Amino acid sequence: MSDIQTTAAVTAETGDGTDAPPHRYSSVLAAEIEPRWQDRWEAEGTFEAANPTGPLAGDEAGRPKFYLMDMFPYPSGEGLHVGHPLGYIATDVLGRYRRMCGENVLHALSYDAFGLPAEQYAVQTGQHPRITTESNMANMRRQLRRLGLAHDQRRSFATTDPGYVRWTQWIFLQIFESWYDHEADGGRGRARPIAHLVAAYESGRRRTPDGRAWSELDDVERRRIVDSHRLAYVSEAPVNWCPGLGTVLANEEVTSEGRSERGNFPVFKRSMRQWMMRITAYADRLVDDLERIEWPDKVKTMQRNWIGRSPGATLSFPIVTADGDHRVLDVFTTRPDTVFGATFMVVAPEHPLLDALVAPPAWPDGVTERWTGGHTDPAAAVAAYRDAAVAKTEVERQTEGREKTGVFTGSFAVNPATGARIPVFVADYVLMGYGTGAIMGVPGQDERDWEFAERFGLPIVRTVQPPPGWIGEAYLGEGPAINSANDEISLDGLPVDEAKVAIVEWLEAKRLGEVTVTYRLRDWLFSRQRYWGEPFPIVYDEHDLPMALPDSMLPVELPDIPDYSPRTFAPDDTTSEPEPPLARVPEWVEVELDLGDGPRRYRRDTNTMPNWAGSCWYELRYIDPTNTERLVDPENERYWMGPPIPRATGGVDFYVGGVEHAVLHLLYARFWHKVLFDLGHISSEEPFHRLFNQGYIQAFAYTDGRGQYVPAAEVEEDPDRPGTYRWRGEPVEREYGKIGKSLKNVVSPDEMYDLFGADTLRVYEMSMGPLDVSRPWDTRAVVGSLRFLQRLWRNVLSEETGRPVVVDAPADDATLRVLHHTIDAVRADMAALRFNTAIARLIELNN
RNA sequence: GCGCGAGUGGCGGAACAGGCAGACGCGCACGGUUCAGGUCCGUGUGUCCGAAAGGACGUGGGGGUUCAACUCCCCCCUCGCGCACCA
Repeated sequence: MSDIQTTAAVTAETGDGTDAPPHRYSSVLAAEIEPRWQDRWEAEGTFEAANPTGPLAGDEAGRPKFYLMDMFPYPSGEGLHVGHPLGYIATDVLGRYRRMCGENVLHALSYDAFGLPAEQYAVQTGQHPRITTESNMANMRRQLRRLGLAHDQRRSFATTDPGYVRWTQWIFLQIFESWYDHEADGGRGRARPIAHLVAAYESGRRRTPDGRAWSELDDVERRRIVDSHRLAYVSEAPVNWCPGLGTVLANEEVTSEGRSERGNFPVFKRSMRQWMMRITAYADRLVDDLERIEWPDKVKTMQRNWIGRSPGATLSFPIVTADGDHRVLDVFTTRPDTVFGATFMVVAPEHPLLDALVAPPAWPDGVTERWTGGHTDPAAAVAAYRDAAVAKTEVERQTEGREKTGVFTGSFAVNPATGARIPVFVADYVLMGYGTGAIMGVPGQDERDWEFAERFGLPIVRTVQPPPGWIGEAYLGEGPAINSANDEISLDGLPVDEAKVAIVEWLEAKRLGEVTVTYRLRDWLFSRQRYWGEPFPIVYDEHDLPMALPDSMLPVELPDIPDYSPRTFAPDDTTSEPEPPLARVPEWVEVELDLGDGPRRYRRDTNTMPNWAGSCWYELRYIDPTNTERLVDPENERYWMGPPIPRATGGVDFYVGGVEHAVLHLLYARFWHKVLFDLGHISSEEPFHRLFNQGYIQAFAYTDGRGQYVPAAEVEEDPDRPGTYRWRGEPVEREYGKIGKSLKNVVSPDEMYDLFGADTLRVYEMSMGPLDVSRPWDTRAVVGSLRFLQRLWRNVLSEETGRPVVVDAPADDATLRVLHHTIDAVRADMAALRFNTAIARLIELNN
């Protein structure tokens, strides 16, 4: 008892044990029983899962398998609070149940240990991130061990382990050394080794961009061509620069308000040379395969929205520039059937053709002031509009509402269907980042275009017949085409679907249109200017072109440097250049290596990989955690990731985690998994076959009159005025939400172990409600679960002697009937993950 | 604005496929045990009327289907989440 300090203090205070029977179930008894069993499980390897082959091989691999996985934790300096283990307890309960049903269950837990918070914590404490990360992990391991999770300890790792980093870098190089062959697999496409591409160029099967023979190109020219096809590539492009964090970020890490997801700093678009991953090549498969996996509809919808696939057509509108050049203005539309109703065009302020369009020196006759914005000539009007638009941040463009603005460029285009001359405007409701950055304005069938047409007095022609009695404005629904005929083609009377096909065929024949698909998804920005991440296994030669390091040089380990803190800037500093910490170590950056043609000087890449890299493939490492020869043994991978019943994708059987990673980790991991599948390293097409989002445990927090948080544990409800709360006599305001140190409402599992024992905590968390629903934490209510375990204990053991009092089958028919009822109900509850009602059934049985 | 989800006692939640609403737990009340305390034991506990027996009402609001509705249908309200000028 003395080694559990808090217990001693608490029990002394509450008097537990002073006159209680000697063998009553209590926190003290739990503190004795629980570690004893945990030691035994560990010593006997009770929860070790058997692989079919390799060092972890065992006979149990002949059984049906069940691969169960949690989203792994980030080893934070604050340790765990009672909300963290909710999912881990649930998966543990499920895993134990499946094991009892005879299955070979793979369940382990690792640590996602690279990343910003660890680095920030290290900067705060002045200790190296490796040291703080290690000690944080040790603390979390201790907290989780006491929880009694049935994990295979041999399969636990951290993404920072050199043996893990080696494979993360290896996968990066696999992606770097690949290209996407869109022709493969019947047009679905597939990643192939880059050597196949080189061979295609060499043989002339594939033409070089400028048409010269491969043999005529010099080495650097060839490398540039090859590099432009890689799935991981360096490119100079507009990226999300976050001065407050001192690094660039992926689109997925920027909120819709244009701020960083972590830290909430402003983010600016700025052109920089960075590593990108060609996730867009997989857009179709990432969308289509959602139908083959069992995920919550909510998450599927979020991924579909993020990828944003729109089937449609690109149409070409002839224009004549002021120089007299005949050009075309391409637009993307999902409604080519409405082209007869296109009465104007709009280009984005950043559109490359805009300058060519504003050439007319003066406004055409009859142009109203509304169109000119009050400027004397088109050039001045457009310049003023563009400057204003560019100066606006994305936030401003949004918060300024939907009031349409724009000016006339002075130029006209020709509607390819009607032959009509239609004016071309510039307006910021058209975004350069989507489609072609230009649209045809069809007010009859588009609300935004309707609004614009009203504002600028443009003609409105309906080309779809609205239903009788339609009094609305733009009509977006189904209906027969009207007003849609010229000398060569008539769509009139056709439903939308058929009209689309007909008009695109007609335009295609005239080379003025083609079927296209547009996506919202952009390539994944993969480099960060941070210290605590995986270094890129890449060096640059004298041409500044990237070169892969050979396998024998992996892992590239982080150098120990005196100053690993990031160089951050004022949050609105848009001009400073990012400074990766690794660039401060010239002796590490400048290296002499023999990459096959003798020792030469190279320069290392000084970026590190984003935090997501480690979680992009950890589902594979659990399977074969010690393999140093290959990523994962194919036989083991087929066994664990393969389908227990025939199904297409394979993957982890059950994956549990919060919904917050719906378009981050879960999208990236699917992408890497598919690349590895394409390259033949694994047999499964998806990493996670079934996904379950658990809810969160939330808690009340209290603020005093000055808005400062006060310790929630010390707050009491006012007995005279229920619903109002006091802290040290002063009234405080209650709010409901997250658990966090800054909210002063953290309850740690350690406190619960001391007060009740880990099993009570487990029962309580599982009985609070359905797993997928968030619920408020209530320390006072935990005692109910302790009482249950106490009563159960008392039914089986004598509290006086500690000896069993029940030894065999139920005494009477009635009890037997209740027992079988309970078995049936609990079995059904377990299958449906209704742990709360399963516990209720067991309590009833015990009562 | 659009999409999805959810509204049941003082609180967390049950009710599987339309069939006794409120399982199970917290809290609360009373009683027991105890010098005392409650992380102990027992009984009770949806609301209202009633001493009780009993009665009336009751699953966000309004309507409908049905012998029967928390459950199905229509309209509305509130909350949460996601998306948001994506052509």
